[in-house]
Amino acid sequence: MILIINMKNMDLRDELAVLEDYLRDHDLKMTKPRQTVLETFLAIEKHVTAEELYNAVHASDPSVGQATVFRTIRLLEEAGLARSACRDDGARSYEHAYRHAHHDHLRCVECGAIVEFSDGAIERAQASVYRRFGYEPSGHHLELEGLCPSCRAKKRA
Amino acid sequence: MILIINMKNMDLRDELAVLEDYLRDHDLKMTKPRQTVLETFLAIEKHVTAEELYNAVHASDPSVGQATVFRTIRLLEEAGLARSACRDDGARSYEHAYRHAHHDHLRCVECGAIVEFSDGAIERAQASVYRRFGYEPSGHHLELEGLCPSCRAKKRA
DNA sequence: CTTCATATTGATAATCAATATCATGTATAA
DNA sequence: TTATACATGATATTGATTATCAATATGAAG
Repeated sequence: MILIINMKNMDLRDELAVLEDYLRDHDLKMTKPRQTVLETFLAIEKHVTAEELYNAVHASDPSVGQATVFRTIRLLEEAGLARSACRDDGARSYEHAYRHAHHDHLRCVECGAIVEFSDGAIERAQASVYRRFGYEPSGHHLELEGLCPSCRAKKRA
Repeated sequence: MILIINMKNMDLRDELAVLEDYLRDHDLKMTKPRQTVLETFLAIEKHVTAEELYNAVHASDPSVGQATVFRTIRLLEEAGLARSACRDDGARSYEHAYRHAHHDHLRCVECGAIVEFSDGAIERAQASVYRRFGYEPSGHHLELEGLCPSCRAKKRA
C-alpha cells in the first residue's frame, strides 16, 4: 500500500491515474479492456447499468466481454471512481464518483426523471442521528420518490 | 372499492381484517395459505426476506409452496400490511407496516445490527426538498450506514 | 529483449432472487 | 350444488450477477 504524499496534486491527477494507482497498490494490472471500460464510463454523464455500459463498450470494442464489464465496474467502484446509485428497477446503476460531490436523488415515480440534490439540513440531521446512537458514519443512501411537476400537470389534465 | 366510513374503528381492526377487506375490495379470495403466510409474517418481529418467510411458513405448513409466499408477501405489501425495508444483501426484506409508524434505518456495516429511528428534522428537510423542486412526495428510502458502538469498541481494541 | 509467475480475459456455466406457466384445486355467489 | 373465476404448487423461465476455466497478456526481473 503506497501512501499518497503529495496531496496538492490529487486534484490534477485524472481518473486514469487514479485507477493506475489503485491497480499498482493492489498488484493488479492495467489492460486495454479496463482502459476501454473506464473511458466509456467517463464518457457517459448519467447513471448507467452494467448492461448499458457493456453495450457502449461493445460499440467501440466488440472483443470486450460482458463479464469483464461487470468485473471492471466493480473495480472502478473499489477505486473510488464509480459509485452505485439506485437499484430500484432490478439492475444496479452507477454514477461517477471521482471529483463529483456527494448528492442524493429525487426520482419521479411516473417518468423516472432524476434530480440530483444536496441539502445541508438533511446532512446535518443525519449527523445528529449518528451521534444520538453512537454510530460512526460510513455512508448513506437517500432516495426521495415523488411526482415531478410535468407529470403532476399531466395527471391533472 | 369500498370506502372506509367508520374511521374510529380502524385501529381496532386487526391485520387479518385489513387483509380480508383488501381481498374483498379487489375480488380476491381468502385462503388457508394466505392466512398462514400472514400469521407467520406477523409472528416475526424483524425484517424478513421472502425466503426466510417461506422457511417459517413451511415449518408450520409444509404444503405451502415458495411461489405462494412470494405472491402473498407482495399482496400484503399492496394491502398496507408489509413494507419493503432494505435490499442491500441481494434479497428484498420486509417489515410490518400496519400500525407501525414510518421510520428509517441505521445499519452497522460490520455486524448488521439495525436501529430503527424517526427524525423530525430529516422529515422536514425532505419536505423542503420536495417543495424546492415542485415534486409531490410519494415515499422515500433512507438508510444510514455506520459502525455501531460495540463494533467501534472492538475495532479500537 | 526474453523469461516467467501471475493476473486477466472471453465464453460459458452456474447461481440467486423473482416471476410466468399451467393443470388442478378451491372459494363463493347464485 | 354448481358454475366460475380465482388460487395453488410444481416447474420452467427470466434477468442480473458471479464463478469456472483454459488461453492469453502483463510487467518485473534477469
